[in-house]
Amino acid sequence: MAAHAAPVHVAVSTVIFALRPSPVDGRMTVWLPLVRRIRDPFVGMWALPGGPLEPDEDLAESAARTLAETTLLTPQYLEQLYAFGNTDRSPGERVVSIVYWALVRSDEADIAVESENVRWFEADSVPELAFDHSLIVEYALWRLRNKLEYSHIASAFLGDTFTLSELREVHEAVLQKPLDPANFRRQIEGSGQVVPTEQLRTGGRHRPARLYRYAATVETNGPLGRTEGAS
Amino acid sequence: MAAHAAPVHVAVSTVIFALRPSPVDGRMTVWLPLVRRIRDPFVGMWALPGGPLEPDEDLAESAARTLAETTLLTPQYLEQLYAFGNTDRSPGERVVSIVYWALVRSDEADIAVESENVRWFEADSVPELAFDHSLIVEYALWRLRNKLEYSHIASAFLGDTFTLSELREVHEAVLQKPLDPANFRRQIEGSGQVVPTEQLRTGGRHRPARLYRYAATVETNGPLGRTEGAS
DNA sequence: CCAAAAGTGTTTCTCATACACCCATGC
DNA sequence: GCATGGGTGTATGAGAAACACTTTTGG
Repeated sequence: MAAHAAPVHVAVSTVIFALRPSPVDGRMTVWLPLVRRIRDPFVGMWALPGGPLEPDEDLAESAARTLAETTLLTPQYLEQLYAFGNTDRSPGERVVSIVYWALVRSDEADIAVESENVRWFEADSVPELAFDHSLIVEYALWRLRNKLEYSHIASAFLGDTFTLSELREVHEAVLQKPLDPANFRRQIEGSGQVVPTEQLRTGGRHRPARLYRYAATVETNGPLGRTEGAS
Repeated sequence: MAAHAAPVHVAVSTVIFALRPSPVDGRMTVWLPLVRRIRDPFVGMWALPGGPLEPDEDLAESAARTLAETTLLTPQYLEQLYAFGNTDRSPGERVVSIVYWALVRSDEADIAVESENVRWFEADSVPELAFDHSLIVEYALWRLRNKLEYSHIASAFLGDTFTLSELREVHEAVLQKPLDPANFRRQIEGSGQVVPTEQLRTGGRHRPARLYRYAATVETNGPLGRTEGAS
């Protein structure tokens, strides 16, 4: 209706998850990169990577762009999390943030740069964040753990082929509890989410493990179809 | 960064669901109200109720407001569906739409007004809609059917107390398939979602049925907590 | 009494869990 | 050989589905 400057700004932020070994016991845990704010409000505090939505880019494009800018990575999985738009969530201005969550491969995440203003944190011990970003991270973690149990996103943390042990390790890291190897195998094989290849992975001081790869992607978001990810 | 007029507009739309008897066979089916567009683009076509986000209202508030404006009802259940923001979804301007979905009580929906520019449609036979609203309705229906199976939103279609037959009728209407009364009873009673009252509903030419009411609301959206609804 | 829906009991099947056990490799 | 993880077999129990059966009302 009003033709003058709209007072509502649109931003896109992304919660980026990767698995990395914990510094304490070496077991794999969930990590995410945060950026330090260099402007008010909340200058100096850690926050989710993101920025204003450009007029000529789609929402998911914007999420992938800021993801690449902060980590130099491309996501294996990218899905919209939620739109946060309460009037009081940013002091002094009205910002609606469309938040995405992404999974990146663990081997690539090792290459990801850190700097004075970009640092990876263990998901269980993120500091108090700017805006409502602490709540957002908590919600994204909840979604990740939830979706892992009825979807096949775990493979997004791994390479093209992987052993069932590696896949199980992903589940254990995300869910933070040990899983029975025998039952896990049956569950996964029975679900048809992965298919065995001809190759084996040798090198451990034990019997070689068969390598698997993703089956054709299964629709999991209904009419919205497949969410973006590696082609 | 730029201080001049932001070219990205924010709107809030709502998919409103109610159950009404089908005109063909009288069985309950899912319905939703649509409004006729009185402006370009897509003038004359049917679209979801909604409008621009006001600077001083929260997202859910905006959804509830447009819901009240078009149907004169208050939602029993209101939850964010998705944010749609592709660059090409509205010709000539850039609009990001935060879409909510709502459930209203069937007895109240009967009172809801219709007019030249507001009409209720059966969910299975909505016409081609303006913008990407056809896709949005399809997705909202998918979410409704999905969520019905692991949540207790069905009671939002009913009054404060209801019989298990009425609750089953809701499930059957939404899922479009008959359910075994005996097993349905056990499932619902075992879930703890409802509690029996002392009252019975008489009047049918058969044994009176016990009335139930909602149990204390269970968290189903994780850290985001309870979604808005009747207090 | 009969029709119809309320409500209970029981059988069967599927699937998750727990755990015993064999297989194949490095050292 | 022996330690280690890969992989198979199997008993048990919980819960879903199918369906027979009893109960209580209106007519």
